[in-house]
Amino acid sequence: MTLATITRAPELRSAEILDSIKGVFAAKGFEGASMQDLARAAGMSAGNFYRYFPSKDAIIAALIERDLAEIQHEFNQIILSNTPRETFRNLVRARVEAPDPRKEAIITQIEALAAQKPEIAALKARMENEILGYLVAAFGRIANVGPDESRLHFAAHGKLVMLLIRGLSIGCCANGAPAPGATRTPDPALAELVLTTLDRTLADVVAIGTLLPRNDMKV
Amino acid sequence: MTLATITRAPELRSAEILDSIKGVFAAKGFEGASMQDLARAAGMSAGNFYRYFPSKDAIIAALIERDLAEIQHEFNQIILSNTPRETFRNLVRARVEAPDPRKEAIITQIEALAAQKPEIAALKARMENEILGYLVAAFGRIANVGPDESRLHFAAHGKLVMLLIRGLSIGCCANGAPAPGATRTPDPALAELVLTTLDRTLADVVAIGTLLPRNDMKV
DNA sequence: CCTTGATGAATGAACGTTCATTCTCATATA
DNA sequence: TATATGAGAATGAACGTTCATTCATCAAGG
Repeated sequence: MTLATITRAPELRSAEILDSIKGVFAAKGFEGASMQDLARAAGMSAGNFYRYFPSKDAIIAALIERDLAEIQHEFNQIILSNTPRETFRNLVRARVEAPDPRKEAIITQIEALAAQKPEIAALKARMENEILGYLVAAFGRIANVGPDESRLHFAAHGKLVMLLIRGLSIGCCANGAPAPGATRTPDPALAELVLTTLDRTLADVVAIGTLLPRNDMKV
Repeated sequence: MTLATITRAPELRSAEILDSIKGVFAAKGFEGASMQDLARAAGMSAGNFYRYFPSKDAIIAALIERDLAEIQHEFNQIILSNTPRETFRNLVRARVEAPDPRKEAIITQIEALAAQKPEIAALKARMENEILGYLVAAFGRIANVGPDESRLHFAAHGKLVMLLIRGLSIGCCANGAPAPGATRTPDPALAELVLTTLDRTLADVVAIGTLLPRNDMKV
Protein backbone atom coordinates (compact mmCIF):
# COMPACT_ATOMS: atom_id res chain seq x y z
CA MET A 1 0.00 0.00 0.00
CA THR A 2 2.56 2.53 1.06
CA LEU A 3 4.66 1.49 -1.84
CA ALA A 4 1.67 1.69 -4.10
CA THR A 5 0.82 5.12 -2.89
CA ILE A 6 4.25 6.30 -3.85
CA THR A 7 3.52 5.42 -7.45
CA ARG A 8 2.32 8.72 -8.77
CA ALA A 9 0.85 7.92 -12.15
CA PRO A 10 -2.36 5.90 -12.01
CA GLU A 11 -1.52 4.37 -15.36
CA LEU A 12 1.56 2.84 -13.86
CA ARG A 13 -0.54 1.53 -11.03
CA SER A 14 -2.96 -0.02 -13.52
CA ALA A 15 -0.09 -1.69 -15.29
CA GLU A 16 1.16 -3.06 -11.98
CA ILE A 17 -2.28 -4.41 -11.23
CA LEU A 18 -2.52 -6.04 -14.63
CA ASP A 19 0.79 -7.75 -13.98
CA SER A 20 -0.30 -9.07 -10.64
CA ILE A 21 -3.62 -10.48 -11.81
CA LYS A 22 -2.44 -12.07 -15.05
CA GLY A 23 -1.61 -15.24 -13.19
CA VAL A 24 -5.09 -15.50 -11.70
CA PHE A 25 -6.76 -15.22 -15.09
CA ALA A 26 -4.35 -17.78 -16.49
CA ALA A 27 -4.94 -20.22 -13.66
CA LYS A 28 -8.70 -19.92 -13.20
CA GLY A 29 -9.96 -18.56 -16.48
CA PHE A 30 -11.95 -15.41 -17.00
CA GLU A 31 -15.21 -16.58 -15.48
CA GLY A 32 -13.48 -18.76 -12.95
CA ALA A 33 -11.64 -15.84 -11.44
CA SER A 34 -13.92 -13.76 -9.26
CA MET A 35 -13.41 -10.08 -8.67
CA GLN A 36 -12.50 -10.96 -5.11
CA ASP A 37 -9.78 -13.24 -6.40
CA LEU A 38 -8.43 -10.54 -8.64
CA ALA A 39 -8.57 -7.90 -5.94
CA ARG A 40 -6.78 -10.18 -3.53
CA ALA A 41 -4.07 -10.85 -6.10
CA ALA A 42 -3.69 -7.13 -6.62
CA GLY A 43 -3.40 -6.62 -2.88
CA MET A 44 -6.51 -4.56 -2.43
CA SER A 45 -10.18 -4.85 -1.63
CA ALA A 46 -12.84 -5.72 -4.14
CA GLY A 47 -14.41 -2.32 -4.01
CA ASN A 48 -11.20 -0.43 -4.53
CA PHE A 49 -10.51 -2.44 -7.61
CA TYR A 50 -13.20 -0.50 -9.41
CA ARG A 51 -11.18 2.65 -9.03
CA TYR A 52 -8.82 1.23 -11.63
CA PHE A 53 -11.07 -0.80 -13.89
CA PRO A 54 -14.74 -0.01 -14.36
CA SER A 55 -15.72 -3.61 -15.00
CA LYS A 56 -14.39 -7.11 -15.34
CA ASP A 57 -14.55 -6.86 -19.10
CA ALA A 58 -12.45 -3.72 -19.00
CA ILE A 59 -9.62 -5.71 -17.46
CA ILE A 60 -9.52 -8.04 -20.42
CA ALA A 61 -9.69 -5.09 -22.76
CA ALA A 62 -6.74 -3.49 -20.99
CA LEU A 63 -4.78 -6.72 -21.22
CA ILE A 64 -5.41 -6.93 -24.94
CA GLU A 65 -4.40 -3.33 -25.40
CA ARG A 66 -1.18 -3.88 -23.54
CA ASP A 67 -0.23 -6.99 -25.46
CA LEU A 68 -0.95 -5.23 -28.69
CA ALA A 69 1.35 -2.36 -27.79
CA GLU A 70 4.09 -4.77 -26.92
CA ILE A 71 3.72 -6.65 -30.17
CA GLN A 72 3.66 -3.40 -32.08
CA HIS A 73 6.97 -2.51 -30.48
CA GLU A 74 8.50 -5.80 -31.54
CA PHE A 75 7.43 -5.29 -35.12
CA ASN A 76 8.88 -1.83 -35.12
CA GLN A 77 12.23 -3.43 -34.43
CA ILE A 78 11.82 -5.49 -37.57
CA ILE A 79 10.73 -2.64 -39.76
CA LEU A 80 13.55 -0.40 -38.59
CA SER A 81 16.22 -3.05 -38.74
CA ASN A 82 18.52 -3.20 -41.71
CA THR A 83 18.63 -6.97 -41.40
CA PRO A 84 14.87 -7.47 -41.13
CA ARG A 85 14.87 -11.14 -41.91
CA GLU A 86 17.29 -11.97 -39.14
CA THR A 87 15.52 -9.72 -36.70
CA PHE A 88 12.23 -11.35 -37.56
CA ARG A 89 13.64 -14.80 -37.13
CA ASN A 90 15.19 -13.94 -33.78
CA LEU A 91 11.97 -12.53 -32.42
CA VAL A 92 10.04 -15.55 -33.61
CA ARG A 93 12.60 -17.89 -32.16
CA ALA A 94 12.38 -16.24 -28.79
CA ARG A 95 8.62 -16.50 -28.83
CA VAL A 96 8.68 -20.13 -29.91
CA GLU A 97 11.37 -21.38 -27.60
CA ALA A 98 10.49 -19.51 -24.44
CA PRO A 99 6.75 -18.95 -24.49
CA ASP A 100 5.00 -17.23 -21.62
CA PRO A 101 2.36 -19.68 -20.40
CA ARG A 102 0.30 -17.00 -18.70
CA LYS A 103 0.04 -14.90 -21.80
CA GLU A 104 -1.08 -17.85 -23.84
CA ALA A 105 -3.62 -18.98 -21.31
CA ILE A 106 -5.10 -15.51 -21.40
CA ILE A 107 -5.27 -15.56 -25.17
CA THR A 108 -7.20 -18.80 -24.91
CA GLN A 109 -9.61 -17.13 -22.52
CA ILE A 110 -10.06 -14.19 -24.84
CA GLU A 111 -10.73 -16.56 -27.68
CA ALA A 112 -13.51 -18.22 -25.73
CA LEU A 113 -14.90 -14.97 -24.37
CA ALA A 114 -15.30 -13.60 -27.86
CA ALA A 115 -18.14 -16.05 -28.43
CA GLN A 116 -20.02 -14.52 -25.55
CA LYS A 117 -19.27 -10.81 -25.59
CA PRO A 118 -19.38 -8.95 -28.89
CA GLU A 119 -17.29 -6.17 -27.43
CA ILE A 120 -14.47 -8.59 -26.73
CA ALA A 121 -14.95 -10.18 -30.13
CA ALA A 122 -14.45 -6.81 -31.76
CA LEU A 123 -11.32 -6.17 -29.74
CA LYS A 124 -9.97 -9.56 -30.66
CA ALA A 125 -10.68 -8.99 -34.33
CA ARG A 126 -8.95 -5.64 -34.20
CA MET A 127 -5.94 -7.14 -32.49
CA GLU A 128 -5.65 -9.91 -35.03
CA ASN A 129 -6.04 -7.59 -37.96
CA GLU A 130 -3.40 -5.26 -36.62
CA ILE A 131 -0.94 -8.06 -36.03
CA LEU A 132 -1.62 -9.35 -39.51
CA GLY A 133 -0.93 -5.89 -40.83
CA TYR A 134 2.39 -5.76 -39.01
CA LEU A 135 3.33 -9.18 -40.32
CA VAL A 136 2.49 -8.26 -43.88
CA ALA A 137 4.47 -5.05 -43.52
CA ALA A 138 7.42 -7.00 -42.18
CA PHE A 139 7.18 -9.42 -45.10
CA GLY A 140 7.13 -6.49 -47.48
CA ARG A 141 10.25 -5.13 -45.86
CA ILE A 142 11.96 -8.52 -46.00
CA ALA A 143 10.97 -9.28 -49.59
CA ASN A 144 11.49 -5.69 -50.59
CA VAL A 145 8.11 -5.13 -52.18
CA GLY A 146 5.67 -2.31 -51.71
CA PRO A 147 2.84 -2.38 -49.17
CA ASP A 148 0.09 -2.98 -51.71
CA GLU A 149 1.85 -5.88 -53.34
CA SER A 150 2.70 -7.22 -49.92
CA ARG A 151 -0.87 -7.09 -48.72
CA LEU A 152 -2.02 -8.73 -51.92
CA HIS A 153 0.38 -11.65 -51.95
CA PHE A 154 1.49 -12.21 -48.37
CA ALA A 155 -1.70 -12.01 -46.38
CA ALA A 156 -2.10 -15.77 -46.32
CA HIS A 157 1.52 -16.24 -45.32
CA GLY A 158 1.02 -13.85 -42.47
CA LYS A 159 -2.00 -15.78 -41.30
CA LEU A 160 -0.04 -18.99 -41.49
CA VAL A 161 2.65 -17.54 -39.27
CA MET A 162 0.07 -16.33 -36.77
CA LEU A 163 -1.51 -19.74 -36.82
CA LEU A 164 1.78 -21.48 -36.16
CA ILE A 165 2.89 -19.27 -33.33
CA ARG A 166 -0.43 -19.21 -31.61
CA GLY A 167 -0.97 -22.91 -32.10
CA LEU A 168 2.39 -23.71 -30.62
CA SER A 169 1.81 -21.46 -27.68
CA ILE A 170 -1.51 -23.06 -26.90
CA GLY A 171 0.54 -26.18 -26.37
CA CYS A 172 -1.84 -28.06 -28.50
CA CYS A 173 -0.95 -31.32 -26.86
CA ALA A 174 1.14 -33.13 -24.31
CA ASN A 175 0.58 -30.76 -21.45
CA GLY A 176 -0.98 -33.51 -19.41
CA ALA A 177 -0.41 -32.64 -15.78
CA PRO A 178 -2.38 -29.57 -14.80
CA ALA A 179 0.24 -28.54 -12.25
CA PRO A 180 -0.25 -24.80 -12.06
CA GLY A 181 3.27 -23.47 -11.76
CA ALA A 182 4.92 -26.30 -13.62
CA THR A 183 7.35 -25.31 -16.30
CA ARG A 184 5.59 -26.60 -19.32
CA THR A 185 7.75 -28.67 -21.58
CA PRO A 186 6.97 -27.21 -24.96
CA ASP A 187 8.50 -30.16 -26.79
CA PRO A 188 11.70 -28.83 -28.37
CA ALA A 189 11.25 -31.13 -31.35
CA LEU A 190 7.92 -29.49 -32.16
CA ALA A 191 9.42 -26.06 -31.67
CA GLU A 192 12.14 -26.94 -34.11
CA LEU A 193 9.62 -28.16 -36.66
CA VAL A 194 7.63 -24.98 -36.31
CA LEU A 195 10.75 -22.93 -36.80
CA THR A 196 11.72 -24.75 -39.98
CA THR A 197 8.16 -24.32 -41.22
CA LEU A 198 8.48 -20.63 -40.55
CA ASP A 199 11.77 -20.56 -42.41
CA ARG A 200 10.16 -22.26 -45.36
CA THR A 201 7.36 -19.74 -45.31
CA LEU A 202 9.84 -16.91 -45.20
CA ALA A 203 11.72 -18.44 -48.11
CA ASP A 204 8.46 -18.65 -50.03
CA VAL A 205 7.79 -15.03 -49.32
CA VAL A 206 11.20 -13.99 -50.58
CA ALA A 207 10.85 -16.17 -53.66
CA ILE A 208 7.48 -14.68 -54.49
CA GLY A 209 8.95 -11.26 -53.89
CA THR A 210 11.53 -11.69 -56.62
CA LEU A 211 8.71 -12.14 -59.13
CA LEU A 212 6.98 -8.95 -58.09
CA PRO A 213 7.76 -5.32 -58.93
CA ARG A 214 10.46 -4.36 -56.48
CA ASN A 215 10.15 -1.52 -54.10
CA ASP A 216 13.68 -0.19 -54.52
CA MET A 217 13.51 0.13 -58.28
CA LYS A 218 11.54 3.28 -57.95
CA VAL A 219 14.47 5.09 -56.38
CA MET B 1 -41.91 -34.50 -27.37
CA THR B 2 -44.12 -37.15 -28.86
CA LEU B 3 -41.45 -37.79 -31.43
CA ALA B 4 -38.88 -37.94 -28.73
CA THR B 5 -40.87 -40.46 -26.77
CA ILE B 6 -40.78 -42.77 -29.72
CA THR B 7 -37.02 -42.91 -29.53
CA ARG B 8 -36.47 -46.07 -27.57
CA ALA B 9 -32.80 -46.01 -26.76
CA PRO B 10 -31.85 -43.27 -24.32
CA GLU B 11 -28.38 -43.12 -25.86
CA LEU B 12 -29.87 -42.12 -29.16
CA ARG B 13 -31.90 -39.51 -27.37
CA SER B 14 -28.75 -38.18 -25.73
CA ALA B 15 -27.05 -37.95 -29.09
CA GLU B 16 -30.03 -36.06 -30.48
CA ILE B 17 -29.86 -33.65 -27.58
CA LEU B 18 -26.16 -33.11 -28.08
CA ASP B 19 -26.81 -32.25 -31.69
CA SER B 20 -29.49 -29.75 -30.86
CA ILE B 21 -27.49 -27.92 -28.20
CA LYS B 22 -24.16 -27.74 -30.00
CA GLY B 23 -25.21 -24.51 -31.64
CA VAL B 24 -26.03 -22.88 -28.32
CA PHE B 25 -22.63 -23.68 -26.87
CA ALA B 26 -20.98 -22.43 -30.03
CA ALA B 27 -22.92 -19.18 -30.03
CA LYS B 28 -22.88 -18.30 -26.34
CA GLY B 29 -19.93 -20.18 -24.93
CA PHE B 30 -19.98 -22.67 -22.11
CA GLU B 31 -20.65 -20.26 -19.27
CA GLY B 32 -22.75 -17.98 -21.39
CA ALA B 33 -25.22 -20.73 -22.18
CA SER B 34 -27.54 -21.35 -19.27
CA MET B 35 -29.17 -24.67 -18.61
CA GLN B 36 -32.46 -23.04 -19.53
CA ASP B 37 -31.03 -22.10 -22.89
CA LEU B 38 -29.80 -25.62 -23.46
CA ALA B 39 -33.05 -27.20 -22.35
CA ARG B 40 -35.02 -24.89 -24.60
CA ALA B 41 -32.79 -25.76 -27.54
CA ALA B 42 -33.34 -29.43 -26.79
CA GLY B 43 -37.09 -28.87 -26.67
CA MET B 44 -37.60 -29.79 -23.05
CA SER B 45 -37.77 -28.27 -19.61
CA ALA B 46 -34.78 -27.44 -17.50
CA GLY B 47 -35.57 -30.10 -14.95
CA ASN B 48 -36.01 -32.85 -17.44
CA PHE B 49 -32.66 -32.11 -18.92
CA TYR B 50 -31.05 -33.69 -15.88
CA ARG B 51 -32.54 -37.02 -16.80
CA TYR B 52 -30.06 -37.14 -19.65
CA PHE B 53 -27.01 -35.35 -18.29
CA PRO B 54 -26.23 -35.21 -14.60
CA SER B 55 -24.51 -31.84 -14.82
CA LYS B 56 -23.44 -29.11 -17.17
CA ASP B 57 -19.90 -30.43 -17.16
CA ALA B 58 -21.16 -33.82 -18.22
CA ILE B 59 -22.49 -32.30 -21.41
CA ILE B 60 -19.06 -31.10 -22.39
CA ALA B 61 -17.61 -34.45 -21.48
CA ALA B 62 -20.16 -36.18 -23.69
CA LEU B 63 -19.38 -33.82 -26.55
CA ILE B 64 -15.68 -34.57 -26.24
CA GLU B 65 -16.36 -38.27 -26.12
CA ARG B 66 -18.46 -38.08 -29.26
CA ASP B 67 -15.94 -36.09 -31.22
CA LEU B 68 -13.24 -38.46 -30.19
CA ALA B 69 -15.22 -41.44 -31.44
CA GLU B 70 -15.81 -39.71 -34.73
CA ILE B 71 -12.15 -38.89 -35.15
CA GLN B 72 -11.21 -42.42 -34.24
CA HIS B 73 -13.47 -43.65 -36.99
CA GLU B 74 -11.78 -41.38 -39.52
CA PHE B 75 -8.36 -42.64 -38.57
CA ASN B 76 -9.52 -46.20 -38.89
CA GLN B 77 -10.24 -45.45 -42.51
CA ILE B 78 -6.63 -44.39 -42.94
CA ILE B 79 -5.14 -47.37 -41.17
CA LEU B 80 -7.30 -49.83 -43.09
CA SER B 81 -6.83 -48.18 -46.45
CA ASN B 82 -4.29 -49.58 -48.87
CA THR B 83 -3.58 -46.07 -50.10
CA PRO B 84 -3.14 -44.51 -46.67
CA ARG B 85 -1.39 -41.39 -47.81
CA GLU B 86 -4.17 -40.43 -50.22
CA THR B 87 -6.85 -41.29 -47.71
CA PHE B 88 -5.10 -39.15 -45.13
CA ARG B 89 -4.79 -36.25 -47.50
CA ASN B 90 -8.43 -36.45 -48.50
CA LEU B 91 -9.62 -36.45 -44.93
CA VAL B 92 -7.39 -33.53 -44.07
CA ARG B 93 -8.51 -31.64 -47.15
CA ALA B 94 -12.13 -32.09 -46.23
CA ARG B 95 -11.49 -30.81 -42.72
CA VAL B 96 -9.45 -27.86 -43.95
CA GLU B 97 -11.73 -26.75 -46.75
CA ALA B 98 -15.09 -27.25 -45.13
CA PRO B 99 -14.65 -26.75 -41.42
CA ASP B 100 -17.59 -27.01 -39.05
CA PRO B 101 -17.74 -23.68 -37.22
CA ARG B 102 -19.77 -25.06 -34.34
CA LYS B 103 -17.33 -27.84 -33.65
CA GLU B 104 -14.43 -25.43 -33.62
CA ALA B 105 -16.16 -22.95 -31.37
CA ILE B 106 -16.80 -25.76 -28.93
CA ILE B 107 -13.17 -26.80 -29.01
CA THR B 108 -12.27 -23.23 -28.15
CA GLN B 109 -14.63 -23.38 -25.21
CA ILE B 110 -13.14 -26.65 -24.03
CA GLU B 111 -9.69 -25.16 -24.29
CA ALA B 112 -10.69 -22.28 -22.03
CA LEU B 113 -12.66 -24.46 -19.63
CA ALA B 114 -9.65 -26.66 -19.06
CA ALA B 115 -8.03 -23.83 -17.14
CA GLN B 116 -10.90 -23.85 -14.72
CA LYS B 117 -11.97 -27.46 -14.29
CA PRO B 118 -9.32 -30.10 -13.84
CA GLU B 119 -11.77 -32.78 -14.89
CA ILE B 120 -12.20 -31.12 -18.26
CA ALA B 121 -8.46 -30.56 -18.49
CA ALA B 122 -7.90 -34.28 -18.02
CA LEU B 123 -10.46 -35.11 -20.70
CA LYS B 124 -8.86 -32.66 -23.06
CA ALA B 125 -5.42 -34.09 -22.42
CA ARG B 126 -6.71 -37.60 -23.04
CA MET B 127 -8.39 -36.53 -26.26
CA GLU B 128 -5.26 -34.84 -27.54
CA ASN B 129 -3.04 -37.73 -26.64
CA GLU B 130 -5.35 -40.19 -28.35
CA ILE B 131 -5.50 -38.12 -31.50
CA LEU B 132 -1.75 -37.80 -31.46
CA GLY B 133 -1.54 -41.56 -31.14
CA TYR B 134 -3.79 -42.02 -34.15
CA LEU B 135 -1.76 -39.55 -36.16
CA VAL B 136 1.51 -41.25 -35.30
CA ALA B 137 0.00 -44.61 -36.18
CA ALA B 138 -1.18 -43.22 -39.50
CA PHE B 139 2.28 -41.83 -40.19
CA GLY B 140 3.76 -45.22 -39.37
CA ARG B 141 1.38 -46.82 -41.84
CA ILE B 142 2.20 -44.23 -44.49
CA ALA B 143 5.96 -44.36 -44.02
CA ASN B 144 5.86 -48.08 -43.46
CA VAL B 145 7.71 -48.14 -40.18
CA GLY B 146 6.85 -49.92 -36.96
CA PRO B 147 4.89 -48.33 -34.14
CA ASP B 148 7.85 -47.80 -31.85
CA GLU B 149 9.94 -46.12 -34.51
CA SER B 150 6.94 -44.09 -35.51
CA ARG B 151 6.28 -42.87 -32.03
CA LEU B 152 9.93 -42.04 -31.61
CA HIS B 153 10.41 -40.05 -34.79
CA PHE B 154 7.00 -38.74 -35.81
CA ALA B 155 5.52 -37.44 -32.59
CA ALA B 156 6.54 -33.88 -33.36
CA HIS B 157 5.19 -34.14 -36.89
CA GLY B 158 1.90 -35.33 -35.51
CA LYS B 159 1.77 -32.38 -33.16
CA LEU B 160 2.53 -30.04 -36.02
CA VAL B 161 -0.38 -31.42 -38.00
CA MET B 162 -2.70 -31.06 -35.03
CA LEU B 163 -1.50 -27.53 -34.56
CA LEU B 164 -2.13 -26.66 -38.19
CA ILE B 165 -5.60 -28.12 -38.39
CA ARG B 166 -6.76 -26.72 -35.12
CA GLY B 167 -5.20 -23.36 -35.77
CA LEU B 168 -6.89 -23.09 -39.10
CA SER B 169 -10.24 -24.07 -37.68
CA ILE B 170 -10.01 -21.45 -34.98
CA GLY B 171 -10.01 -19.02 -37.87
CA CYS B 172 -7.06 -17.29 -36.34
CA CYS B 173 -7.89 -14.05 -38.03
CA ALA B 174 -10.11 -12.16 -40.44
CA ASN B 175 -13.39 -13.31 -39.03
CA GLY B 176 -14.36 -9.76 -38.27
CA ALA B 177 -18.11 -9.57 -38.33
CA PRO B 178 -19.60 -11.51 -35.44
CA ALA B 179 -22.69 -12.42 -37.43
CA PRO B 180 -23.81 -15.65 -35.80
CA GLY B 181 -24.98 -17.75 -38.70
CA ALA B 182 -22.69 -16.19 -41.26
CA THR B 183 -20.78 -18.59 -43.42
CA ARG B 184 -17.30 -17.84 -42.30
CA THR B 185 -14.91 -17.25 -45.15
CA PRO B 186 -11.98 -19.40 -44.18
CA ASP B 187 -9.66 -17.72 -46.67
CA PRO B 188 -8.99 -20.28 -49.39
CA ALA B 189 -5.45 -18.97 -49.82
CA LEU B 190 -4.65 -19.79 -46.22
CA ALA B 191 -6.29 -23.19 -46.56
CA GLU B 192 -4.10 -23.86 -49.57
CA LEU B 193 -0.98 -22.83 -47.70
CA VAL B 194 -1.89 -25.09 -44.82
CA LEU B 195 -2.44 -27.96 -47.20
CA THR B 196 0.94 -27.54 -48.86
CA THR B 197 2.53 -27.32 -45.43
CA LEU B 198 0.83 -30.58 -44.56
CA ASP B 199 2.12 -32.09 -47.79
CA ARG B 200 5.62 -31.01 -46.93
CA THR B 201 5.28 -32.53 -43.50
CA LEU B 202 4.03 -35.75 -44.99
CA ALA B 203 6.95 -35.77 -47.42
CA ASP B 204 9.31 -35.26 -44.50
CA VAL B 205 7.75 -38.18 -42.72
CA VAL B 206 8.15 -40.44 -45.71
CA ALA B 207 11.74 -39.29 -46.22
CA ILE B 208 12.60 -39.98 -42.61
CA GLY B 209 10.89 -43.33 -42.93
CA THR B 210 13.23 -44.49 -45.66
CA LEU B 211 16.14 -44.05 -43.28
CA LEU B 212 14.55 -46.17 -40.60
CA PRO B 213 14.25 -49.95 -40.26
CA ARG B 214 11.23 -50.83 -42.37
CA ASN B 215 8.22 -52.58 -41.05
CA ASP B 216 7.73 -54.93 -43.99
CA MET B 217 11.24 -56.36 -43.89
CA LYS B 218 10.31 -58.54 -40.99
CA VAL B 219 7.84 -60.49 -43.12
C1' DC C 1 -52.73 -47.92 -9.98
C1' DC C 2 -48.23 -47.85 -10.87
C1' DT C 3 -44.41 -46.68 -13.84
C1' DT C 4 -42.24 -43.51 -16.84
C1' DG C 5 -41.47 -39.08 -18.75
C1' DA C 6 -41.94 -34.41 -18.19
C1' DT C 7 -42.81 -29.92 -15.95
C1' DG C 8 -41.45 -25.44 -13.99
C1' DA C 9 -41.42 -23.20 -9.69
C1' DA C 10 -38.36 -23.23 -5.64
C1' DT C 11 -33.66 -23.26 -3.58
C1' DG C 12 -29.46 -21.75 -2.30
C1' DA C 13 -25.05 -20.42 -3.48
C1' DA C 14 -21.98 -17.35 -6.07
C1' DC C 15 -20.95 -13.41 -8.38
C1' DG C 16 -20.31 -8.52 -10.19
C1' DT C 17 -21.07 -4.25 -8.58
C1' DT C 18 -22.19 -0.43 -5.29
C1' DC C 19 -21.82 2.40 -1.35
C1' DA C 20 -21.58 4.20 3.26
C1' DT C 21 -17.80 4.36 6.00
C1' DT C 22 -12.98 4.50 7.58
C1' DC C 23 -8.19 5.44 7.01
C1' DT C 24 -3.94 8.10 5.47
C1' DC C 25 -1.43 11.84 5.25
C1' DA C 26 0.13 16.15 3.18
C1' DT C 27 -0.92 20.77 4.02
C1' DA C 28 -2.76 24.73 6.55
C1' DT C 29 -3.30 27.12 10.79
C1' DA C 30 -2.16 28.98 15.26
C1' DT D 1 5.52 22.23 17.28
C1' DA D 2 0.92 20.69 17.77
C1' DT D 3 -3.48 20.37 15.77
C1' DA D 4 -7.16 20.72 12.38
C1' DT D 5 -8.69 19.90 7.74
C1' DG D 6 -10.00 17.77 3.70
C1' DA D 7 -9.39 15.05 -0.35
C1' DG D 8 -8.32 10.82 -2.17
C1' DA D 9 -7.41 5.91 -1.19
C1' DA D 10 -9.23 1.76 0.64
C1' DT D 11 -12.51 -1.21 2.97
C1' DG D 12 -15.90 -4.92 3.24
C1' DA D 13 -20.59 -5.70 3.97
C1' DA D 14 -24.83 -5.56 1.36
C1' DC D 15 -27.63 -5.81 -2.92
C1' DG D 16 -29.75 -7.66 -6.73
C1' DT D 17 -29.31 -10.84 -10.14
C1' DT D 18 -28.24 -15.06 -12.33
C1' DC D 19 -27.80 -19.76 -12.50
C1' DA D 20 -27.17 -24.84 -11.71
C1' DT D 21 -29.67 -28.06 -9.45
C1' DT D 22 -33.69 -30.25 -7.00
C1' DC D 23 -38.30 -31.59 -6.11
C1' DA D 24 -43.19 -31.85 -5.62
C1' DT D 25 -46.50 -32.48 -9.03
C1' DC D 26 -48.82 -33.94 -13.18
C1' DA D 27 -50.12 -36.60 -17.57
C1' DA D 28 -50.62 -40.72 -19.96
C1' DG D 29 -50.19 -45.65 -21.05
C1' DG D 30 -50.53 -50.34 -19.86
